[in-house]
Amino acid sequence: MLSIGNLSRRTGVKVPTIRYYEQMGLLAAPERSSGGQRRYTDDELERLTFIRHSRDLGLSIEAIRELLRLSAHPEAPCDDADRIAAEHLDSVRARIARLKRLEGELERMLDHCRNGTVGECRVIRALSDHELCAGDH
Amino acid sequence: MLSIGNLSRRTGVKVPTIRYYEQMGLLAAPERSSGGQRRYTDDELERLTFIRHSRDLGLSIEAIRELLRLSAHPEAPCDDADRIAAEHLDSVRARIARLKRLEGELERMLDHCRNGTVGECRVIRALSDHELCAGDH
DNA sequence: CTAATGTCTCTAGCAACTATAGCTTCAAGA
DNA sequence: TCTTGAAGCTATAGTTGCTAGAGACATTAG
Repeated sequence: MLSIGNLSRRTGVKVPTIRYYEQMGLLAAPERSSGGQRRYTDDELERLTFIRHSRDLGLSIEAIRELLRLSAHPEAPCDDADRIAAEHLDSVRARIARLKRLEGELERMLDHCRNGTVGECRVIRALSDHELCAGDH
Repeated sequence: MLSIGNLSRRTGVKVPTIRYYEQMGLLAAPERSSGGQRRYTDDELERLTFIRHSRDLGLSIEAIRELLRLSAHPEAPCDDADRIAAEHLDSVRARIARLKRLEGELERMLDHCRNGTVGECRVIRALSDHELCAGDH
């Protein structure tokens, strides 16, 4: 049986975050020691590893909740799990695309700045005046 | 003089958001009509446009606050403004890099899935088992 | 003048944690 | 066995950048 601190060290998830996941229903309320401290099994270690990894990939708590629900039924088809992952992939790609536009615009702003005064600064001007940007935001 | 609704339409910033910016100190408390409603000048329209554009580029409220402070001194050198933009550019690039790693891993997960059952699903397995990923997160 | 729309303040909610306070429990060494 | 310092407990509030709602008042078009 693992204390919450040991579980934290083994998974890389911070102690308050573990308690938060319990509150959010991603982890069931674990056993307690006679003094009332949480004690975890290896199953719970595995489950938290799954959660951690999913979070690292950027999945929402809600999506993870669903994936955990799905993985409780190993004989069911995995279409739903795939769909969740695929939707997330779409959103990751959309975010990349948006950030690349921003990257381009910031680069352009900085390139044009002659490092003079604020009054003639291209960075400041570009922020005030949308006409100066190529982007479509 | 613009009502808050007109200002909202002209800038694309929602009415509650304008009030929020006032609370956050990005916009000064504007004049009021005899009935107590906010009335904005064209200067304030311009300032809000600046804010809007900066937010679109992903700058934080804090960074915008500083840029606004800087732009009040047109004769000062613009190094600080450049630094803020450059730092932001760095963080945008870091986020892009991270998202690309995630994109790759999600793609790989989905590619390997044979669309069978949850029990043998590569997506679910990859989430449980870090060994299955190439990434370094 | 009236009805519809706009605006006001205040409060609470979102996601996903993180931090703090003030307490109790645990584990290891003397 | 006792002690002490680390670890754990609950509960609450703060973070960022808004968004939503309630209930009251202001403005404006017809």
